[in-house]
Amino acid sequence: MLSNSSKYALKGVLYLAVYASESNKIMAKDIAEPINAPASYMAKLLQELGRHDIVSSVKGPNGGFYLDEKNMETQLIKIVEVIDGEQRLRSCMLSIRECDADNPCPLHDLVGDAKSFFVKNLEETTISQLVSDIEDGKSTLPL
Amino acid sequence: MLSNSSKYALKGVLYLAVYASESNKIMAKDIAEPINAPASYMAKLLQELGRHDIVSSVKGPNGGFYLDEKNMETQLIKIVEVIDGEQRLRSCMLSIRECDADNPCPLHDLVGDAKSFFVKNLEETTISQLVSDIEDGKSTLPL
DNA sequence: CATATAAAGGATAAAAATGTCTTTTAATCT
DNA sequence: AGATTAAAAGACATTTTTATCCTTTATATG
Repeated sequence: MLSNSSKYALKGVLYLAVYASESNKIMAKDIAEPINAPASYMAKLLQELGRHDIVSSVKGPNGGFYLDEKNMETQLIKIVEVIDGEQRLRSCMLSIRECDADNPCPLHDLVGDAKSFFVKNLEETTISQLVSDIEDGKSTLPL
Repeated sequence: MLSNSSKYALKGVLYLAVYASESNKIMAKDIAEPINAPASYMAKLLQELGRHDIVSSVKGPNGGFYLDEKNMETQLIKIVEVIDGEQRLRSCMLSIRECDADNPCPLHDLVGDAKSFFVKNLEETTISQLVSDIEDGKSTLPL
């Protein structure tokens, strides 16, 4: 459903959301390790996320990545779209261009609801909401 | 969600279900064309599906692919599993091994219902049911 | 039986995704 | 200012997925 890359990206951003702050920035390699992602690949993903204002970063000594208040309100779908592209999640299950409610492909009605629900949740949920869940003990951060 | 390969496979099997029969077998290249799949790649996929008793085939003149009565009752999930492997659809959204209802990852509750619903439908639906939909005008075959 | 036909199988190629490494740039600190 | 640190950027390597091609095997038909 999600590419490996966007999984790394989501985990990385979540890790930052929980453990980093402007006064406690975290380096790419220290984010990659707990997530089991290759360090330099993680760095590249964070770079891309930075270009799209999804994470914040500072170079040099005491530098690293963190999320500012605005970053914390990023919708999950944004992260997936930046890494996997806009189409991947939204395209027809059989990759048929003309597929829509009026002209449904054979899988459209079968899995369409599940997919819309899935996408809708990613659209509506922000990083900060997931952090609340973690802090409330409703879910656990990947380690 | 599904790989390109399993999309080709699903479309190919559906095409056979609608247009082929034991007395009217269809060659790989004639299946590939309407589906916009590369002919020899389609042939490979059909071969693999044949090994798993999902499609039937006969070599030689007047040969080709078709679905017998048993093939028609194949659950969609079988096709996806043969082509994409067992794990792809079922693994955790963040690829976390220990993720389950008791120890949910941050996305588990958010998208878990959508995913279970999605997988459940693929498990419960057979090729013949999709064909009924098509014949009833509820959906249209990819052309 | 000989020939033609079409799937099966295997080897190879191209493209995309994932992963690594090196150099450059910007920031901090002495 | 100079040295050091860490992200940014870009080049390169590997792996996986997708695609192509060629040979072999099975089947039908004259």
